Amino acid sequence: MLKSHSCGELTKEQVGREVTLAGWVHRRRDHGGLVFIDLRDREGIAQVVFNPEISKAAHEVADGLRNEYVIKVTGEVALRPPGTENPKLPTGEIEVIASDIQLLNTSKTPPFYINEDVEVDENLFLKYRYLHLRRPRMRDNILLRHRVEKFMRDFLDAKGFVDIETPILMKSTPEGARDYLVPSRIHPGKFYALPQSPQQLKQLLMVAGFEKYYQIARCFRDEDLRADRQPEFTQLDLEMSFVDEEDILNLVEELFTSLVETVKPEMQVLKPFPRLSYAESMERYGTDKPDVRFGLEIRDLSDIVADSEFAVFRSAIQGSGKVKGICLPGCAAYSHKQLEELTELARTHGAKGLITLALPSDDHASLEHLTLDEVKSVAAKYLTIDQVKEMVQKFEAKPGDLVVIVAGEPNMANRVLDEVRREMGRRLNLMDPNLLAFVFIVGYPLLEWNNETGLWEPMHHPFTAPYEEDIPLLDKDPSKVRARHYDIVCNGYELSSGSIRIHTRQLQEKVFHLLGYSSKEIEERFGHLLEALEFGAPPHGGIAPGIDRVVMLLAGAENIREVIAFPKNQGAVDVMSDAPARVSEEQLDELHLKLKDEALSELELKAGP
RNA sequence: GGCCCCGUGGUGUAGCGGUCUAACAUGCCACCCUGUCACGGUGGAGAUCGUCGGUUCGAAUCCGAUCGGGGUCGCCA
Repeated sequence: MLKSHSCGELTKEQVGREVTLAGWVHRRRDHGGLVFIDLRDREGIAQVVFNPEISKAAHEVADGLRNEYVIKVTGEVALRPPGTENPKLPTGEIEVIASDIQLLNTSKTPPFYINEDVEVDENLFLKYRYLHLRRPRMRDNILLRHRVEKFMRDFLDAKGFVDIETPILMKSTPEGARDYLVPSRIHPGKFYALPQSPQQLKQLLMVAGFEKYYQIARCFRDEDLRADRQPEFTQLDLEMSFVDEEDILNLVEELFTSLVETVKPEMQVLKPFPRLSYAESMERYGTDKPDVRFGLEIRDLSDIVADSEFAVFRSAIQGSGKVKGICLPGCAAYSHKQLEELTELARTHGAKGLITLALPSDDHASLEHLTLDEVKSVAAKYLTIDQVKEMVQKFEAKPGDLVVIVAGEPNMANRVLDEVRREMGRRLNLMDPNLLAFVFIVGYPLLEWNNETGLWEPMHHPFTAPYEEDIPLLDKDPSKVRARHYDIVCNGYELSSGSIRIHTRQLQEKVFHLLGYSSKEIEERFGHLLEALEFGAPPHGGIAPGIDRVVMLLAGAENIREVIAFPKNQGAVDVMSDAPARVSEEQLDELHLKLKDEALSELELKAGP
């Protein structure tokens, strides 16, 4: 090693000892006579002092140092002179008095600050990702990710799980997300697909008798990107035999709580994880991935205003819609502009408008004696005082609150109120950044009716087992069949999905048929799985937490690109290497591929003049 | 594909019809400085305002198109 210690590990312990450090020049403070260098390596920062009276030669070299130069320094660790300690730096009590320095490499001036946390155009970050990763915050994110994955491996190993790799080149199983495809050279016209998840393989590993499997698995989905979605992402994939829902839920609850206690002890977790049914989550939060760190819960007001004179409410309800709302504490004084902003937010998510009721904020006014002219709302003249009072009661509203109401199609109303709720959670500072509010969502329906295709679709995937007692309903009323499925949600993010799987051929085939597959299709796509189920497949189930999102939440990051070493931008482009890129004619030939004219002209267009 | 936001020296911002021959901070270069830690001081270089077109006597500024980026809806079994 070129170094005896790392910069960050130095403490008073080493005072008097000669050490050799190596790292990057984080900052230079040149006092003419004295030169201070903040030397940075992976573990932290240490101050190195160059004094011409100690070493003239070293001081001269230090004079020419610039940010990000790579140096090796030898010197004695010394206590800083009294009064010059730096409490902001973990190593701030000591410094290294340089007696020798070696310049290992120079550096061009970086295109952005490494030693300051200033936001920069993200494409620039991505182009010079290796420099972005040098920033202490990014470095910490990646180190945190390492600790998270290490913890998961250790935890599951201790529980008897076996780490088994599954192939990246596999068979395309249509439905679900779009596959990334890999053309075969050896088999003209045939393609491998990259796994969207190792779903079928982990089930086959249960058939194989491994009983407890896990893998930190890369998954690929060719869909549009989002702040929490990348074309390739990582799951902690796990599967167990001879279990029911409780076994899996207890396992992951313990996994997550001890994970947070170990790698991020300053964050709090709700214990035990609350459980919400899908229906309840939709009812109270308007979404199946609620942020339960704060209230502002949605209430259904349809009953209260069913006979209302107000056309907006009445027509919504008559058209099998709903009237739902939330109560915003202390927001009655919102300005016209602020209300307009909320209305605009509602409109962009499909609402025709937003009805607001501002309750009087006079401290002495009790809402029991509320009168209609005290309520500021365009709807006030169409409502009775009793209706308003019922609403107040339903929300447990206080003087000065603002009730926000959406009327219309139930899914739209839920979606809009979910948006408004989260936006107001942010504005009212109700989201505790140090709280991880994990919640289990259970009781999903097994199937959803797709109006466009006229087919039943699996709510999650076709391998999810129905409740035993609901199996007869598969023939009578598929919409009523409940799935043995569970989601884990945290702070508004879906972290994982899992289920108890179907483990008999008979039931699996029945579900496939219900989904509209022909026997031929079933055989082609799932023949190997169905056959496996005939060879003594044990009851089994599993779950697959998304590691990128877990680390993002633990890191307090806004998007998963912050916790992935080399992510792609929203156009799925690797800006650093410029992938995807053209390949040579020869490569295409070998793969028996020919580009379509439209692809070629697109390439011409982008190549530009 | 739809909608919203953004594009001005290396970086981050200001400027939003004429006084912009584009400002500020930081970075960069040179010199000075022996206790700084976002060191300090003096001086200097550096942008035809994403691109194209239009309106106008005059455009960084207004309009249109286009490209690029971010967010989001669709999509993500």
